[in-house]
Order: sequence, then structure tokens, then C-alpha cells
Amino acid sequence: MDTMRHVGDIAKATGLTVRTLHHWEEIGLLVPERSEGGHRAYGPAHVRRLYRIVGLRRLGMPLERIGSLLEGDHDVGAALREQLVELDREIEQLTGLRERVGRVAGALERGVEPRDGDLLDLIEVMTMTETYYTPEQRVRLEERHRQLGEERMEAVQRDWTDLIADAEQHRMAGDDPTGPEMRGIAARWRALVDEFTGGDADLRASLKRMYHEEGPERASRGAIDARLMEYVGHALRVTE
Amino acid sequence: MDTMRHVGDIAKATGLTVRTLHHWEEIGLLVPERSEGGHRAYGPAHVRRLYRIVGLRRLGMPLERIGSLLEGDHDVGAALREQLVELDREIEQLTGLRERVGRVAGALERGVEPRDGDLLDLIEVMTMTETYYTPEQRVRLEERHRQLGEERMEAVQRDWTDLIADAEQHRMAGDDPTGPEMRGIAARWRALVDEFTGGDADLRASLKRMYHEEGPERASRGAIDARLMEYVGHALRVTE
DNA sequence: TTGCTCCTCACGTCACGTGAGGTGGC
DNA sequence: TTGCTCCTCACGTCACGTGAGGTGGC
Repeated sequence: MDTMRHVGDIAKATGLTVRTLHHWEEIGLLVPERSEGGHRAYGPAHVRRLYRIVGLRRLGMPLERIGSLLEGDHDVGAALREQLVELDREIEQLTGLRERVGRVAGALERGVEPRDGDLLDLIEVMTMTETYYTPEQRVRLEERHRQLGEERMEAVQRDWTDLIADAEQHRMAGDDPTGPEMRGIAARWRALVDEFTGGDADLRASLKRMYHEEGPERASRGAIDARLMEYVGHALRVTE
Repeated sequence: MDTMRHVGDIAKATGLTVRTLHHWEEIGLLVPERSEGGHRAYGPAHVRRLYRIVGLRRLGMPLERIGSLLEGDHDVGAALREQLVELDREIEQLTGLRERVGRVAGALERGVEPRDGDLLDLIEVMTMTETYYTPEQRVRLEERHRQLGEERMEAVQRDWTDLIADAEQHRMAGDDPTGPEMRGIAARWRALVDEFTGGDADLRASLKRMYHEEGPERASRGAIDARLMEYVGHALRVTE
């Protein structure tokens, strides 16, 4: 009774490729016998093992673990539970990723179509804020932005631009950072930070940490350089 | 102004590894300059590019695509939308996998703890039925099983065992498959199949296809071999 | 002789991790 | 001289896909 079957035969019956069967032999997962001519020969026991492999593979098991399970080295039930945990972890991670991408894509849809460079900036900022703010903080920030409204946000932006320009003028002029003009600027500065954070001390701390660890250039997206920050910082400290 | 920075420096500031920076240079994604001593030297432009890379990488983009995006070859918005579709596909696939594993694990919890060999059989059967039945059909099958109840299911199992044994006896005895006894057996056979499928023609067709493509041994889990199936098939055809 | 199946290398994939072995400035 | 950082190979990862080049039976 010639019950031995060829690779091509097996491949066709199972939907696997010949190369896959070769590979499984290479790693010792499913080692067929050989005919006189050196051709692979699969008997009923091989086929039985093969279908078990296919079943476990469909559950996403790595081939090495499948090998162990089939040798009876390990508990199949335990392996299944581990696999479940592993899959949940992967799904959670992918879902988080999808959310991130969705947020950027969402920002894209809501706003005007920005130029590519700006979009790359946006992605960079989102990455950075995700590093420094907790998810709850980010929610609070977004709420804060909504409260202020589009118009007020733009006004705040203009205020910042003006304030930074004013401060830079004083610095260039060599004015004393503890003098009366700079004290006034420090007060305006504080007010704007409060407007951004809504007076939330927690949020202000994260913002401060970001400025400290990333440096003012990156944190302010190039609006404030290190020398200006140093100069203003001086004024802020003396008026604290 | 020595604004150039070393690899180790950059690595520490960004949380990347030195090897990663090496790799990015190898593939031309981020190519620093070199100091006189042959050491990598990163300037502000490199750092800027680096943060954009990090941002895009956090969105799960492959490095090659990141390279294209940064060269301005492609539309960033379009890439984001593609990425979203891709991620949804992956999540869907993983979720399906998780469901499969969950079903097997669930069966494990509900029933008695089976021996490993039986569990491997179970996995194999689930794989096979998933290949031959549509999800809706599987739901109908489960409903059908619930309707019958545990007790009746076991009775059906016993009926099958008895019926197969009876048929095998006739076959061994060399009885005419179109004779009166085998006609009776064919009738009982049909009744049991109907009980299994609830008389659902669609389900019966899938079952038939499974027996045809996998062969009776595998489809019946070893209960019916090819010769017996052939013999009974004869009886079924003449009483159709 | 032509087709078909089978065989054995062996490189490529994706983004690095991990040594190995050695050099140059503080 | 000892530490520390830097450098360049080069193999390994996971499960095969994809040729290349050649052989044996119908």
C-alpha cells in the first residue's frame, strides 16, 4: 500500500506552498521521509501532524512554540491563555497607534489643508506633547482651546508674537532684565501662560518641563531662542 | 560656534540608540556629516529632520516611506490616510485571530479540561469547520446544538456510533448495499444528518463538501473510513 | 525530446540588537 | 595607563518568497 505522498500533492491538498513544507523540514517541525530518489515522502502520521500544525498556526502561534506543543513538552491550555494575553497586548498597541494617526488625520480634515511642511510640524508637535502631557492633560488642553474659541486663540497668538518681539527689543538694546519695562513684560508673559493653561498648575509644570528638556527653540517651535528665554527668565524670577 | 553634536549625545537626547542612528545613516534616511576624526557630526538641520522622522515613526510609518515624505516626493495627507486604512486592516485581522483563540480557550473553560491531544484535535476541527462553514452557518450550528441540549447531543453521538458499527458489520459481511437492511441504515443515516443540520439544506451542502474535499476519515475524525463511506454512499444513492 | 515535479543552495525581507575587535582624545 | 566614546564589520531575527541551476520519471 503506497500511502506515501509527494510534496506537491500535500501542498495542493492543504493550500500550503512547497517552500513552506521545505521550511518546516529545515527547522525540524515536520520532517518527512525520503523516497529512493531523494524525494520527500509524507505518510499518514506526517499528514496528521501537519493538520495540527496548521490549526495552531491559524491561532497565530510561532512555529517554534508549535513544535514544543506537538512534542508534548508544554501545556496546550496554558499556551492558549498566553497567546490570548499576547494578542490583547498587540491589539491594544495597534489601537493606540490607530488613534494617534486618526488624531492627526482628523486635524487635517477639520482645518485647512496645510502644506506638507506644516503637517510634518504638526506631527512633530503632537509627538512632543504626547511625551510631556498625560492623556488627561491633553484633554484639558483641548477643552481649554475650545473654551477660548478660534478667534481668541488667534488673538492670543498675536499677543505672544508682539510680546516676544517687545522682549527681544529690550534684550537687543541691552536693557536691564530686572528694570521696570522688563517687569511689565514678565507680567504680560505670566498672564499669557495662564491663559494657555487655564491657571492649571499641573499643566504649567508639564509645560515648564517640556521647555526645560527640549529647550525653548523646539518647545516654542522656533519662536523663542535660548538667549531670549534666559533674558526673560531673569525677569520672571525677580518678579516671582 | 560648535553646533555639531555626537551620536551618543543625540541618542541620549532623543532616547534612540546609537545603533539606530547608524542604521538610519546606512539606509540614507539621516546622513550626518563627519568630523576630522571620522566621527558622525549632527547639525541643527539634521536634528530638525530627526525629530520629523521620530514623529512619523510614531505613527507606524515604515522608514522608506518616511524617507520619501521628507524628500517631499509624496503627499503627507495621502500617506496618513493610507496608513489609517492599513492599520484598520491589521486591527481587524488581529481581532479575528483573537476571537478564534478566544473561542478555543472558551471551549476549554466550559468543558472539562481535556487532555492535550484532544485539545489539539479540537483546534484542528475548529480550523476545518471555519474553512467549510461560513460564520453565519457556524452560528446556526451552535444554535442547533443549544436547541438539542447536552443530553440529546450525547444521545445523537451514541446513535452515530451504533449506526456506524451496524453499517460496518454489513459491509464486512459482504451484504448488498442496495438490500433492505442497508436501505434501513441509509434512512437512519439521513435522519441523523438532518438532526445535525436541523434540515438546513445550505448547511448540509457545506457538510457534504467537507466530506468530499477532506475525505471521510478527517471529516468524521476517524470514525468513518473511505471504504465504509463508499459502501454507505451506495445505499444512500439508491434510496435517494 | 518536451513537460512536469522534484531537489538544493542562497539571497532578500524590516529595523535594528548584539557582540567582536580596534582606535582616538581626556 | 585607565575610561569613555566612537568606529566598522557581520551575524541573527521570523517565516517564508523568489529565482538560479540542475536532475529524474512519464
